[in-house]
Amino acid sequence: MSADRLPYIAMVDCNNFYVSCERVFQPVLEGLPVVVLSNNDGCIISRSNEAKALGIPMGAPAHKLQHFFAAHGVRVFSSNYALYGDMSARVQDILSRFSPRLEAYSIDECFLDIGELSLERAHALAQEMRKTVGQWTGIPVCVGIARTKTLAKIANRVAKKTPEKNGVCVLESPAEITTTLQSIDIGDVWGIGRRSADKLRARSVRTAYDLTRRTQDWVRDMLTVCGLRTMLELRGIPCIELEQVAPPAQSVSCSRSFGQRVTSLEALEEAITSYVQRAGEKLRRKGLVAQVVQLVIQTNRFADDPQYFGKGQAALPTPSAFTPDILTAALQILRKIYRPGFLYQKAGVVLLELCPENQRQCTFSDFLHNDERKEQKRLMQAMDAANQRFGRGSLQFASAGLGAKDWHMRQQQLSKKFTTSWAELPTAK
DNA sequence: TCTGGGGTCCTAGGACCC
DNA sequence: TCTGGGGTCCTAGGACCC
Repeated sequence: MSADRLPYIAMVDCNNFYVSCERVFQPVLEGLPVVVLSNNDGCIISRSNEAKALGIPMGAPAHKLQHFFAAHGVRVFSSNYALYGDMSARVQDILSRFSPRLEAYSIDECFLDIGELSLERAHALAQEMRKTVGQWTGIPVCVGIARTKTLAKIANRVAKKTPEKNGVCVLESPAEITTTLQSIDIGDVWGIGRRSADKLRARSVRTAYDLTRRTQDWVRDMLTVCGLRTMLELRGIPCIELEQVAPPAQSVSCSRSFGQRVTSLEALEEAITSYVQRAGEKLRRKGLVAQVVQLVIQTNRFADDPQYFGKGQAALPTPSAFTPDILTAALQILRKIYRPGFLYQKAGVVLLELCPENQRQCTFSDFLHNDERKEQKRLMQAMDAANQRFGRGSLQFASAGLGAKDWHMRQQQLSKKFTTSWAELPTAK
């Protein structure tokens, strides 16, 4: 197969995804500057074009921009992942009609292998994708097409930034690829982060094109094999495969910043209990059991207060997805790593050494406790079902505490659960 | 009042083994 | 002058992604 007979890879990316999701259900936001905040209403993670035009930077701490928001009529939303996840699934479902060879790369991006097509057909198909996703979901998308994933990412970027392209860019001819790569800053290449970009610039590699001019050995020495793959992909040689099936998870975690600083062991126990419950839910939903529990508690690194970063881990007696098992281990670790006198700002739990529940190694003790384990499973199923039906936290463990807590995250601008809760649907008049 | 959360992979270096 | 050397496993740290 010659290089120009490689299948086309399309990268479909939703524009300003979280903001677009909010707008679908509140069309009045169209044309206005809109931003969506991270968990805990911490920093800005999605901006409408109008918000970008006002110069609001990605990742900026929201609390420093309160006055700016008010002065410019910026609409502000807490992040609503139930809504975004649901919209994401709809977009993916539509795209899968265009090609079954699809990789859901992130909540707002898909790679598709669209096979061998003429240039004209590729353009037409991309426009068809935009139109269909737009009409069926209300989410605007851009499409970039090329022979490798890294080039498709760049094509997508060009599609998004060049209005004349009408949301679609196909990178095909060598001349066009060269001109485009010369215009792409090295730091904007997929796979080149800030550290690597600084290193490369210090050695006169300033654009994507500059990188392609270096030897493979040079790139490998500078950036390891990952960077080498990126460089080869820029040259049009596919090195990063389409992952149609998500590889099995290596870890499941839940961590949060607190609404206010926390000092007491009791408050940390409550927070950890609630995070373990959430991590357990995720684990069970994937049909996995965990063998190792890791815990982190930390102070606010931006503050002048004394700093502490506590971390510990423990193996479970037997691989488990039973929340009380995980909780026992987590609370033991917490008591070990807790130091009084610090203002804690964040805590998290990570579950590691995962394996599918039905492939768990059975010990003799498992055999003895088989009935007990079945009971535990039924209990968790009942609990997860109740929490799904009546809302997260409806049914929880007593050590999570009751009532409003300092550690609960702030979510002051949350939109309604338009797609996932009947109770929130507008009533017909 | 006050700066997200959830992931993955690679590498170097030490421990250990034969 | 010459101190064995190579494989494997584990871990911490770093880098990346959205």
